[in-house]
Amino acid sequence: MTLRRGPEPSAGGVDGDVAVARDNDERLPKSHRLRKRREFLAVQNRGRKHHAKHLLVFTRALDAEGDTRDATPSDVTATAVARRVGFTVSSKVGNAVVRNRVKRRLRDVWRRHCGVMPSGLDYVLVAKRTAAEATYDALVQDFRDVARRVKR
RNA sequence: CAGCUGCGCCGGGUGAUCGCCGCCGGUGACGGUUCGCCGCCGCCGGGGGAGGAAAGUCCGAGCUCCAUAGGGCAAGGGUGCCGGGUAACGCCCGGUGGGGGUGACCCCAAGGAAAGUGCCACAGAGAGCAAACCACCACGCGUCGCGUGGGCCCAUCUUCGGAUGGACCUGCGCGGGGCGAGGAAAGGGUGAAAGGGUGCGGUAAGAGCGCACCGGGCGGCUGGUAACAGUCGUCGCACGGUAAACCCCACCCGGAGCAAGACCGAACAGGGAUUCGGCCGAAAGGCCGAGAGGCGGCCCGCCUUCGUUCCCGGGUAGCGUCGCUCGAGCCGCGUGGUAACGCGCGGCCUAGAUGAAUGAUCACCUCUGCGCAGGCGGGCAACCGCGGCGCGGACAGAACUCGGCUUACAGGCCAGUCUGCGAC
RNA sequence: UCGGGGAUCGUCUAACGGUAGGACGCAGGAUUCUGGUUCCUGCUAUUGGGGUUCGAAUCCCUAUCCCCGAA
Repeated sequence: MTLRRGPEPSAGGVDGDVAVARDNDERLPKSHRLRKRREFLAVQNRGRKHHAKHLLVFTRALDAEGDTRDATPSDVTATAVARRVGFTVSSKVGNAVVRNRVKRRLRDVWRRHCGVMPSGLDYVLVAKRTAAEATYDALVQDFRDVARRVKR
């Protein structure tokens, strides 16, 4: 089953040492996601912005945010988490069916390929209007392009 | 066979890998504990996880809070043939009337215009107690022409009786045109609409003026629960359209909405009440009345306050909790009803998220459309059957829950009926 | 998710149920050596589909799109 998943080993050739080394776990529980509007706004307003063909990626370092959230004591596990992510697909992209599909694909892309992104950051992935027509492979390619830019 | 109509139904399937959200069972660490357990973070196993429209938010309800929701009046809004169904409805079923279609069948916001008001542009004579342009008709007064009779005068001829011709006056008839005062509402013309329709009689010409049939009003009878239909009598016909114009009549409607609302609640910081009189009491205080305040129109009415160091909380954060899915529920059988639907019995539990799960990536199969290649079999051929490759297959995502309506939709299944053609 | 409001030339806006008007703009012409100004002429619209009415931008139903408000 692992040898059937084609794109993964080939991606490892590019920058797979980070991916394979850290994440063989492809799960995405709630503690690894952004859940509050305030968290989204913090990343989008004070973070850095990276463009791709179908995507817009905001990033923000976790410790920069630590001072605002150290009041909540329940985040012992959250600080241990390497990276958290949130997805934004607005009504410009399409109707509810299209938005949901785009969000699911993005979530799947993140699950399988989030190893290419540096850890210790919060991410917000915003879908552009063209993401509605993009195939899964195109989104993967886009994601890798952005990751290369984020690392710099 | 083709086309139409139409009661209903379905909305791809199987498998692999990796995931997401609840639920149930087991189990490990940590924290709390009233030692029952609870909270939190994990692990293992089991089982569940979008629609016919989940959509638009156009109606009707449940549920929750407000307390003007109790009564009356007013305002505003809605509905509008009749009967039934339903928790209710503007929905559904059956019927009536009207319209369309050869037909099966389809469509209709379908009460009232003799309660009142408004409007009916332009055109047209006239548009609302009707009107008189053209054309028609008899009458009166002029006028012109033709025909005809009488009177008188003149001329010519004369057998002296008269004859012929002309001018003037006058009577009658016919015809043309003018003016006046009328008749008539039939024809022309205008308009969306002109005060019943067709025919015959009648008349100066016409007209329900009279008659027959059709239409209409009123009344009775019959059938029907009713809308209404049929029929008889009567009235010559009065009553134009528009109420998705105001309006009248009948019936219905309190407002907001799960972001309703309830609970827990760190931190922070406070906020409100202060009228008069009477009675009881030693006092604290209690009661009554007025007043004041509140009451998203008004009245009746309802509620609050009436005290002095006491009373009351308000309200935000929260990976908060509940509301939150057992309900006018679904399935099957029987039964009543033309039907919508009702009743009885049995069985079942079937998503509950909250930056928001119910998927992502593939493989194979089924059905089908298009394109390519032109393979195999049958046939003289047109063509038929089987098969290969590629591309494509909709509208659309629960957000408190139901009942409807409306709109979107690839493809497919189908009871019945009708029309046309062919064969028997 | 819920509740309101709206849609008229390319743009901004008028219009009792009775010929859709104005301004800016655009095109053409005149004036000017050229351009601008000015003047004249013209083009261009009732969101789609039904219904009521003799007649609909207006009244009613329905769909589409846009805007606003409610933690």
